[in-house]
Amino acid sequence: MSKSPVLELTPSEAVACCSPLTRQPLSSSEAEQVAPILKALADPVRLRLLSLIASHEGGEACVCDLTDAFDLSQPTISHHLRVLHESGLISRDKRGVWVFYRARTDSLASLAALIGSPTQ
Amino acid sequence: MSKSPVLELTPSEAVACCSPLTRQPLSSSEAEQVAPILKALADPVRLRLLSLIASHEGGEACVCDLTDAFDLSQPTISHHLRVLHESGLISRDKRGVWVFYRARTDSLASLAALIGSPTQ
DNA sequence: GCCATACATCGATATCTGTCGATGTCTTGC
DNA sequence: GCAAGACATCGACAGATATCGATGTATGGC
Repeated sequence: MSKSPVLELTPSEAVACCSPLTRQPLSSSEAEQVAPILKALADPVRLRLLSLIASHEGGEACVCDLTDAFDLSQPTISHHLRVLHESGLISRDKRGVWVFYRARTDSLASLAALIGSPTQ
Repeated sequence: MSKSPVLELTPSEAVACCSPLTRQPLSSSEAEQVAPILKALADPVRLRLLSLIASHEGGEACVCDLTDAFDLSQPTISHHLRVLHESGLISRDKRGVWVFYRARTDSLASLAALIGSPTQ
């Protein structure tokens, strides 16, 4: 009972439902949906990873491109990428021996819209 | 050496310096500045607190307005408000026996701008 | 001055999380 | 098929954090 056949929605896709933070009180369940995504972002290593991936040539980067930028072990980088991926902030694409990650700008935009309501 | 006489900047005010995540790689020190602010937001209770405060009548709320909305002790609510305040996401204003908190929409806007670069 | 009320701080504790080395899995080239 | 390389998973452990009850501090009313 790990994989349900119904609509698969990453956490950050589900965020698009919520109206901006400052508009009306976030419900308890909405807050529990949003918090894990922010938690995924709320780490200096993951922030840099996401930024590196997004600003990398072609908008994507393989793990080997990323590990060099940090003084951290490969499993640790892999762990952080997993957290970002599970929260829906980056997408995975395995091509041959390499795995390419890409920032999901739609998710980031939804998150931004939720936090900083446009002049309201 | 706890309080310096120079310009006092809350963490979230300092964020305004950084260019959007996806624009160029975040530096290590920038990431270490931003992460704590996101970490302050990345909790379901604090998300609801901030949302409650921001959408409350007059844009502000006292602690007594907030504690009732949660099944948590008063010290716990006080702790979360402290975290939000220290990260610069809400402001404090003591009036008589009450302490009023207000969402700092400028900080939220900066954070949003950093995460979701406007169509770029 | 004293008491009630609103809020903050403290100390303790259980849980979560970032990190590592070791190991597993999969793909490619020979 | 086998060895090498790219990446993921596992188990362990140290440090961070959410929560509580108890207690401290400040304000206002009597």
